[in-house]
Amino acid sequence: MKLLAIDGNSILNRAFFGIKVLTTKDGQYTNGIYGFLNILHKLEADIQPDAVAVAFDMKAKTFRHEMYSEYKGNRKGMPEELASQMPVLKDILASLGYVMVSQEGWEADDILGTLAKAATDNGHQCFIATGDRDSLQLVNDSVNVVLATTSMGKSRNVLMDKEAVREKYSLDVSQLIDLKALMGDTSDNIPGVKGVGEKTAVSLLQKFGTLDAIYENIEDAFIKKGVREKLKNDKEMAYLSKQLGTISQNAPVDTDICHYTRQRGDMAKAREILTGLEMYTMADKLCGEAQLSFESVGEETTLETVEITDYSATLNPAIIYFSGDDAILVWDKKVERLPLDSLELRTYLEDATKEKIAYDSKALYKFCFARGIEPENISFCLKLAAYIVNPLANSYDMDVMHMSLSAEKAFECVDSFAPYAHNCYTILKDNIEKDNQHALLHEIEMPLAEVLANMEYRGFAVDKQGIIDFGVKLKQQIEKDQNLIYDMVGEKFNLNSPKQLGHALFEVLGLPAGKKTKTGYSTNAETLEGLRKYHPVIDVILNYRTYQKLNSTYVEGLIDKIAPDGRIYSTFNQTETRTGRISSSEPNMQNIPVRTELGSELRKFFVAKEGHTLLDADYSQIELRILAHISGDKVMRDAFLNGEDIHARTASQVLKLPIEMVTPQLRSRAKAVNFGIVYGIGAFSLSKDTGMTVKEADAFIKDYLHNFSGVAEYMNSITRFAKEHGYVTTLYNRKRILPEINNSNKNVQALGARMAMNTPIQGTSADIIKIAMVRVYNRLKAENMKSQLVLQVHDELIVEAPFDEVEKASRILSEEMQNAAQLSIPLKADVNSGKNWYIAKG
DNA sequence: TCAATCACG
DNA sequence: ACGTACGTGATTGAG
Repeated sequence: MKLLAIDGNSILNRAFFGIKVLTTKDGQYTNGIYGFLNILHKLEADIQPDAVAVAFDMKAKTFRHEMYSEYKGNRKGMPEELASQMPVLKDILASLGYVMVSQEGWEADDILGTLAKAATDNGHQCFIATGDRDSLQLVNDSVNVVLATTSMGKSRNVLMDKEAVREKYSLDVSQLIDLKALMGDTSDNIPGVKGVGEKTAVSLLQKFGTLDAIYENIEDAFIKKGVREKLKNDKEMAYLSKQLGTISQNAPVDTDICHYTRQRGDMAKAREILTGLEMYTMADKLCGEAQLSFESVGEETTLETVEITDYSATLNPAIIYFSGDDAILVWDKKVERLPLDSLELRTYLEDATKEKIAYDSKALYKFCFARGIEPENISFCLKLAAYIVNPLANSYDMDVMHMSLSAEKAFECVDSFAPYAHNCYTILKDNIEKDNQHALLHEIEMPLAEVLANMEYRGFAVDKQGIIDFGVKLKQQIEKDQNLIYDMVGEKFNLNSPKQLGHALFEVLGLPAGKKTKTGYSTNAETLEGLRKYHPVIDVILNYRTYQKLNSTYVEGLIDKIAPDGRIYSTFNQTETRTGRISSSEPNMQNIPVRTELGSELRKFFVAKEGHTLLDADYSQIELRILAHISGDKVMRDAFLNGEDIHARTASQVLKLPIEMVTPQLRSRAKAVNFGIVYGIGAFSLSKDTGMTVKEADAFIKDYLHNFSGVAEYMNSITRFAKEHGYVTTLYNRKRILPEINNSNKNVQALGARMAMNTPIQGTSADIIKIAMVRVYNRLKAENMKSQLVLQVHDELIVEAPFDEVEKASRILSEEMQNAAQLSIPLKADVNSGKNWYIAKG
């Protein structure tokens, strides 16, 4: 039999806070009751239980662990608006024939725990409905938790079984109590170990398994010094928290599941109360002849399988959504879950006659690569479409996405997955067509998703031992500098703390402080640079910083990310940046050091695999070329058409000097100005960058804009456009809305203007290299080559090529990059090669 | 979780 | 008088 056990207090609470204020005309609050009954109704429809128990806390509350009750003592009281609904709700439930259970001295979750245990022991199935994640500790093979969550004002029920818990927390159910013992829970006044959060707690439990085991191995090197101290300090707290966090399973309540089957009740009375609360449709739904909960059971139903009213046109393609361990095919009327390794899923994906809509096409491709599946007819990607429609969104999760899209379109929000997906599809498709972004989606982003998936799948080979050895050298240097600094300052402190360093420099040594940051002294490299002449320790600190950064981020950070096969598998995020660039994370492969000699050493450890060579192709001045194209500035265009050194030419033009007279210093100033122009220049920052005075910088900029009048005109007109329309676009119709541009704050407005100037340039550059990537990928594939794209760094592509393909692949890279776009000036790309990235970079 | 710092284009 | 160039991600310490 199936028992549905409901945490009445928790669900009422969720319902109350999840639904906007709702009252009858004479002011009686009803939102909690309304929400509760809705959730109850939906739960019964989904689960089809044989019995339902609704547990409530007793009014006079005492606590499980009397002597420690101060920890639970200041729990937020129930607001009067909610408390007044409680007795009415109980009346309704009783009239409807539900059996309620509560027990003096026991909380609702203890009662649930007891019922769950009894159900397990007697071979029944139990579904616990609550909004409290605590109850997840009760999950086992026969106990599931249905979590009522409220996100963005809408309620959703999520079924949590053992696997779902494991996926969510990366821990086994049996470890959840220990997790809480470590990290605590402020809402429940469980202290936990001070300073230990979820991350630390999870990693400790993954390593050692249990709280006991952690303390048994407290001296293990895995535990960092700071954490070890915290653990030792709060050992008692941890065990106390464990006690507090454990749900009892021995409350003195009726555990005979048969006693919780729905009773006859008094439907007339229920109807009367509901009508009094002005819930007419609810009354029809709950008190009608149809008695859902008594209908036959046994049919396999899942929570996600829902009948929907007709929110969108009937669709042939299903939307494919990956969730942990299965793929969900969302059809127009129902949801079908296919195990990831099922033959049905493979067959479906490879069937070219079946059109498919992906929720996340990159994930889909990656999944397929790993299994040798060749997916056909992927016609749309919700995530990419949503990103194109609005690259500013913080999340492209289905529910959030649906929320913001349907708000615009005045769609009714509904409480299940299938209509979400289809509403999103309809709206997104419409938006994309309306804004002429069809090609951007279908010819750039979607094909790119396959390329990125392939790059993620291939990874980048590294020389692990080389990195380790490099790290040893760094650590020696770090140790040496550290001691030197302590000697010179005269005391020891944490060098990695800007606060402590500031204290040492400006109070112990009394160096002249330029007070800077919100929290205290600034100690960044620029500030320290200015202090070099006052004290020899500054140079050592700067060195220390360099080594420390190199070691922590690029040696230790990277070593952690090397897979057993000796490759690094980064993630390329396609919906992250506001300009259309991709980003790279875990690890970030787009910020590997190159600007300093020492840092660039690291690139020697990024290698081609056996029998292969790395090809590195980068665009030359792509952003300035795009600027020249978009602005139509004649001087700049001619410079590129004549193949001149653009920075030297800029200096020569602005300073009215023959190009031969341009010194390296003048050229470098001009280069900084060119960068500044692309960013939306300011005299202050330019002066900082070049060492000019603000006045000189200002004059330089004025001269520049005078000489490059086309650029000046472009900057004016794009800012005007942004102010008028509220957005800017790239050459390929990528759109960025600029809420800042008409902000009442002048500084924010200025920021908006700079974004308006920069985004079309940076964004068009991103578009173009994406096109190049797709073309390179397709050519390598079409010509049956083994060469693979492995990395993109904004204006640079890296290919791992077998020796015998080097020439051909180089040619393909160069051709496809230069021909990716036809601008009024040619694009230029240089290709170099070598056994590692250091050499291949040229 | 935020701020500071610093790595890249 | 005030703040001060565009776009990212990782690590560290501190509240």
